[in-house]
Amino acid sequence: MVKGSSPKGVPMRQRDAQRLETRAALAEHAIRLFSEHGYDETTVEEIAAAAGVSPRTFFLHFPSKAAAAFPDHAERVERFRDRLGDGARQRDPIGHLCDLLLERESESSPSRRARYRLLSKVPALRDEDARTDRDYEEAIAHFLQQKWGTSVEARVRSNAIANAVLGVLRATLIAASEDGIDARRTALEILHRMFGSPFDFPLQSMQ
Amino acid sequence: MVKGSSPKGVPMRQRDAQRLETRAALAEHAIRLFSEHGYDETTVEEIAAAAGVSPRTFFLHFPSKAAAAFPDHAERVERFRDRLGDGARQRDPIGHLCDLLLERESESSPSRRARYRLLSKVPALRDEDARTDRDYEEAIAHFLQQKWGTSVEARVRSNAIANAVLGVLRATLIAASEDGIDARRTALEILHRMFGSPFDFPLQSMQ
DNA sequence: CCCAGTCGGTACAGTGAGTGCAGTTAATAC
DNA sequence: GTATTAACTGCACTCACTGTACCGACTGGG
Repeated sequence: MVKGSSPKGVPMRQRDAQRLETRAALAEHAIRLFSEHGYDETTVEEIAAAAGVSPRTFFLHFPSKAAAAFPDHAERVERFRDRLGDGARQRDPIGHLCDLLLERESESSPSRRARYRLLSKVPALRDEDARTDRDYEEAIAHFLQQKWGTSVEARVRSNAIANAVLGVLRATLIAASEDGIDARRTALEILHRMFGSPFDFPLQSMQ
Repeated sequence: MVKGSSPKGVPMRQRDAQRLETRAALAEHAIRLFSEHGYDETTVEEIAAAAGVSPRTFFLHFPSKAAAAFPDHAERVERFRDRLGDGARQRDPIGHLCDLLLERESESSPSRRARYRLLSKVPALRDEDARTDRDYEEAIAHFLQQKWGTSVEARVRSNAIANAVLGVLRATLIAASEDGIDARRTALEILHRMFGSPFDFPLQSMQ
């Protein structure tokens, strides 16, 4: 990674670069140690030592031990929200949503595979995952309400779909073998049929 | 409570009665203290002292501080599962499901109101609530799969509905004012329409 | 009625996550 | 060059949770 500039070419201050580097190192070693020795067997002290910083510093970067396994959560949610918004004007919101979700699941950086393997067997990390899903849930519900309005009915339906979609993806994650992506794709297709155009809400019960 | 016998009239050993009493006292004081002083401000030591037992005993009854706010979870899930199974042969599974869920939400023992108020504002307890919901999710998915079979499609749909229903109820819980029950009733009616008979799955896309 | 085993609870010592606070050092702003 | 900011450190502390050895009261069988 080039230290002198951000991905967008804007010059990055040295302090910011330092901070990102430390954060990345902490996350990387955390996931590695969780994978190699197990989550419960790894202490924050060990993670900090591996990253070459003091234990106190760990908690300046992550609010909890578990959060270090999801270092890029904030950006991912923001990007997801943005891309959801980009498709706000199209006629098949559910299809758009499913496409984005599939894309999100497909990105496989080296460390993401390790994280998936961890998620399927460490309860504490599954809890953290469920917690992070709330942000996606909110984003999805908000997106659908832009389409459908804020009546009680629209809100319930938006919420139901957001929970259904994320819940199904979480379930396929837990049962994840290496065909995880395929399983997720077919699951999303089923969900699309289930909630999608032939069943699109305002056409059926309003207007 | 009569100490010499269980609700079913079967004589109860003194030790068992003692255990239940301690457990109930711990849960009661936990919820009270959480309500009066706040969750974070209450220590396990204080709860144990209020219940007249040692701190170590608390953890012989509950696996975590948060779990003390859901003392009857296991029985409730079991009863829910049983009653779901009782209606296994009827034609409107979603209606049956919604009825049971509404019933579950309606039971209001004195301490349940206090718990609801807590749930709506203490993140740690909402997390615990979400965790307990997994048992219901499993029960619902299992119930629907008995109706619909275990094809991929059936499993995805079952899972989707389980997550949708519980997610919506959780959302109305967070926003809970005193009209909580009404909000939940209308939400369940909407969900029933959304997933229910006109849309009952095997009729539409299989057979 | 007694003896052995069981079980609810206690005492104590320990681990480890997470926090508050008072520094230190180096980059940055002016 | 000086003042400020911000990443990081060190330390002391709280508190959730665990392992272990133990006590004393109930319980079930002879």
